[in-house]
Amino acid sequence: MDRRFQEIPRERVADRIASELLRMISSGELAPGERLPGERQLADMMGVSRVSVRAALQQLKAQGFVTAVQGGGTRITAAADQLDSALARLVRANRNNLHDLAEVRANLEVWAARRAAERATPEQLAGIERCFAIIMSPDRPSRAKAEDDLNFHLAIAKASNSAVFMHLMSVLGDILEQMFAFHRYSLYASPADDRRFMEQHRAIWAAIQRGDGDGAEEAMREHLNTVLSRYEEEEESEAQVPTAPPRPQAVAQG
Amino acid sequence: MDRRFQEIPRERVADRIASELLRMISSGELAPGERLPGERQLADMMGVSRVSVRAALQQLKAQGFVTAVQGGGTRITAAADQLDSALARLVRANRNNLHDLAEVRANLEVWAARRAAERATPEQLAGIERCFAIIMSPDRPSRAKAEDDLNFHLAIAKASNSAVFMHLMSVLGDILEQMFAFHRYSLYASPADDRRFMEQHRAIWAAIQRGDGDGAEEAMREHLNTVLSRYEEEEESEAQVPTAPPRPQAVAQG
DNA sequence: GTTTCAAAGTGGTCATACCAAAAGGCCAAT
DNA sequence: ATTGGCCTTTTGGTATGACCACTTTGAAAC
Repeated sequence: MDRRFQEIPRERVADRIASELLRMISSGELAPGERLPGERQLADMMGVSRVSVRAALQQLKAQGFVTAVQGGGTRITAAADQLDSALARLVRANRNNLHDLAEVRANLEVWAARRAAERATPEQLAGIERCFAIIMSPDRPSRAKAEDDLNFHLAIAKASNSAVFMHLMSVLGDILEQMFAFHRYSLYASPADDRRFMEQHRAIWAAIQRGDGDGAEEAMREHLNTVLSRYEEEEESEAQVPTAPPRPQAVAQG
Repeated sequence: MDRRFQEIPRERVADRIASELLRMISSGELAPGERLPGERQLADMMGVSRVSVRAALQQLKAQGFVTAVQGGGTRITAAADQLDSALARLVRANRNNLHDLAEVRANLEVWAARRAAERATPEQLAGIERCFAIIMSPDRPSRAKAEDDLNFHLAIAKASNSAVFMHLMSVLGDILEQMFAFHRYSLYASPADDRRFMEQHRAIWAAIQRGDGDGAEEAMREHLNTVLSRYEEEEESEAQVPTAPPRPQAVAQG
């Protein structure tokens, strides 16, 4: 036999099935939330054994594209959750570099503030203002402050008009807060910190409102430097991370 | 029968195995590159069937923690590549938002230029200078220009002293280049574009060399704006984006 | 119309066998 | 001692059939 040709290794069956299913999902042939055919039926359709179908589904499950429930069938995961789960895994796999992640996230947010100031639509500005009004109202329960704060930042991210960027920010922020117990410091923050944050938020919103990109960037940078320093305090007091790198640097200054 | 208790759904066997293996990997019990026991042996050790072991390995494979090769065994993926594969999947799942990704990547790179200007070590500066000398030498074959250019940008990213950030940049840039057929425009770029890029590179390096953060940021921003406009031209002319091939190679170490 | 509950359907696990490819040992040729 | 080819062993990949755990569903009972 002559095998000089066909140097490409034959594609594994399970991978072929996974690609086929993923193509259906991406092309919208299968809508999110929809239940796809049973494993036995799929195996019959594709002309392979159920083992291979299951192997393919294992991949898609692990990557967050589908969700299986014993006895209930396998459904397509919502599109937004796919990006989220991918990022969640990314962060889980690199939790030793938390500080780097926090720094990257802070940098992205600074950029978002500039873009929001320069290119936000009136509707998006109104959204930011709504969130701003909430965090400035004095009668909010302190346990809601963390969420209010996050919503304010998310509104700014939204005003950057980049879906990918917004998800990136949302998930990074979400996971970082979980890990650093962000809500804890937010709950027990001293009144001085509380006032400081309010001033910073006010400065950010003011700069965005008047379309001042430089000002928005600078205000956000200062705010996040404060937040980052809180992260570091939490990090030290938690003493959970074994390989905690002693990197006391904040975001670069403008 | 009374089932008031035990409301927690029993953990699936495959998930238990996957968690166990992942724990071994994360704790360093199994070193990267090391070959873990065969599936049959593993099944015997854990007291489950080979099918369950395979299901667990499917997960870990799909998430990029291990790499299996038929007949060769299953090995722990290098730590750096884990981040890469996670990001690659992230991008694959969102290829409809390519422009957003490109913009985010550009923003990160602008920030890296500032950090490099402000905080690079002498060794890192020397590395940037080496790459700069290469891209400025007139006798380089044009087919190597794309790689030289990438190395220059990577050297700057490295000088930002953030491992996560460097990987982020590297992978984003790598995938974007594949998708946009970056090398093509680079090969056939007009002499005018070529000169323009050289000037921009020179400006970036000059600013970094004199520690001018503002100047480095501005120079890199201008450069990437030019590159982004080329991306957009490619995007329009390409019409159809081919499937991204897998990335078999690792990234430069920091 | 509502509730009950058993059958059907679905994903999860098991055991066994065989296939395909790489690893490793062996031996002849150099 | 080294190299190259051959063959056995090992290891991952697929197939088949069966059974288990759970959910869905719809018909029967109220």
